[in-house]
Amino acid sequence: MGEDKLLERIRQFQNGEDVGLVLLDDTRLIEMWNPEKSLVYQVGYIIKDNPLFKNLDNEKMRRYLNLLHAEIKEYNKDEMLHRAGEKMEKFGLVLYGHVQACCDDMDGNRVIMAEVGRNVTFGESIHFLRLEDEPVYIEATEKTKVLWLSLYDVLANPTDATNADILCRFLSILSNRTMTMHDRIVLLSQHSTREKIILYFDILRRKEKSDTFVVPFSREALADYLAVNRSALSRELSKLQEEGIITFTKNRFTLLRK
Amino acid sequence: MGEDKLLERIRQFQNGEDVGLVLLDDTRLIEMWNPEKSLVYQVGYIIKDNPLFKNLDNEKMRRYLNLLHAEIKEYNKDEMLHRAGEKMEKFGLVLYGHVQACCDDMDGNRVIMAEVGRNVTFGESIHFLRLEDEPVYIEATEKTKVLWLSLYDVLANPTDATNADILCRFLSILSNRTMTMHDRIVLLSQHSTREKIILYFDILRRKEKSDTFVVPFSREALADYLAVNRSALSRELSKLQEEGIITFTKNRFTLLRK
DNA sequence: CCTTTTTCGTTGCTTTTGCAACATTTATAT
DNA sequence: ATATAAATGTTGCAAAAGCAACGAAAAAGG
Repeated sequence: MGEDKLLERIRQFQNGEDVGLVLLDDTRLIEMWNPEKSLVYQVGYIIKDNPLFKNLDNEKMRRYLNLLHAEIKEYNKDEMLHRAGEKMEKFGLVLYGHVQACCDDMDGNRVIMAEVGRNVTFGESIHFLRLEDEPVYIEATEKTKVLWLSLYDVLANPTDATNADILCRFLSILSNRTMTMHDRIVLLSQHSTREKIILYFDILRRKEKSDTFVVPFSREALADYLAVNRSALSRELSKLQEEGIITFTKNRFTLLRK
Repeated sequence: MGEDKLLERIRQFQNGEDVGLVLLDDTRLIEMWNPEKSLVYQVGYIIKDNPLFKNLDNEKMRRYLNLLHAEIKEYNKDEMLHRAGEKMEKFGLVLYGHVQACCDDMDGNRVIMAEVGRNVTFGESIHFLRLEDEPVYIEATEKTKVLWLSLYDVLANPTDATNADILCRFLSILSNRTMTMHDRIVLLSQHSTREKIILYFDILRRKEKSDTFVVPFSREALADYLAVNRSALSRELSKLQEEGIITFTKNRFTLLRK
């Protein structure tokens, strides 16, 4: 395979297309996926930026993925990754696509616990605590590929140097998770629909480092995420646009001023 | 010291009174607090039930507290334990009393991130991640005693058997923390004041395993916690009482039916 | 014990939100 | 391409929540 085609594939992969790729070093592919091999090393390029795998050479990456019983699965839009009440044998890392972790409250309303995009993990706590009967279910909101990882072997022997390192990385993931949940609590603590919208857009702006960003929700899902009525959300978005505070077409929004 | 007086002291201590106590085994004191000793082993009885110290004999408890640089401080009502923007050199564990972790949002409204009672930790993530410039501040809402612990030495040598054990325990704390934050998100996702009240009371009922429970907030703080207007909260509480769904005097509430 | 301050409940009024129904646009399937 | 379904925007009306002001009750301070 020529150098050009190789780089083209990397580009495609970065754009979220599934090109059946494999462990990479910083600039190029070093190994193609071989379906004969039982272990799946498809996705080194992306996860090199994940706190769980940061600053690992390829040899170590291999070892880590082995220890974590890495396994890749692909899901279609609206497909369930995990059902309420089931045990989470592994936790997930989104390679491309988006998933939502939801649960239904007492009145049957859907609560979106988390919206998970590329290179972000989910289900760590439920996996770690080996919880069953949790009301959380997880579904793909578009075509999605997930790297599934198990911590159980690592936990069984935590004094091993590699395992200890993995645990520290996992700890760091969990700590960061509580920080994003903090943000979510502040968001939901806003009293008006308008304040929730503005704060959420501000979070997206900081995340994307741009005044223009794509909201990863349908209007209905966004309403659920902000815990407001869908039509009230639509009304407020229209008002905000009238007042020249935001503009949007489809899910691409721009924050003009605050 | 006689057996009876000993047990009386244990009872007092369990009731939240500060009687200058110390490392205990399951049924009795085994060592009184000696202010001459530099290390503070005042509180074995309570923290024996904390996931961080569960199932440790006294010798191990000593070692763990040493490794974590345990230190005890006492605070009066309304005293600040930690100011926004400061580094958290240690994370805390409430021995008795209550603290609140708060931050102010864009509009200057106070958001209560967490309400922390006896034998519950706080500030783990900010401590672990060594974050500075976090907007969270922590204050005591009554007379409170806190055990401060540092993870830094433990993290410096994670392959040591004891340290690895501590890390796993810490991991378990963090995992459980994300679960309680889940509950908080579901709570804040309720659309009406009434739904928020009922769900919160239901959470307290399950926690206390009793239809009667004490709400650890003033009315104003409870309104902040539920992200509703204070007078709207008062109005709704009165309505719920009229309708025979709850009764209350001061902060002691009873859930009569749902 | 009395005074001062804070907390809590109440109420009228205004604004916001929820709800439901419908129109319009966009996406999906055949 | 066309039909069908789904998502989104719009609007009137009813319900709920926010706001502000006030008085009663409770707590704090001397």
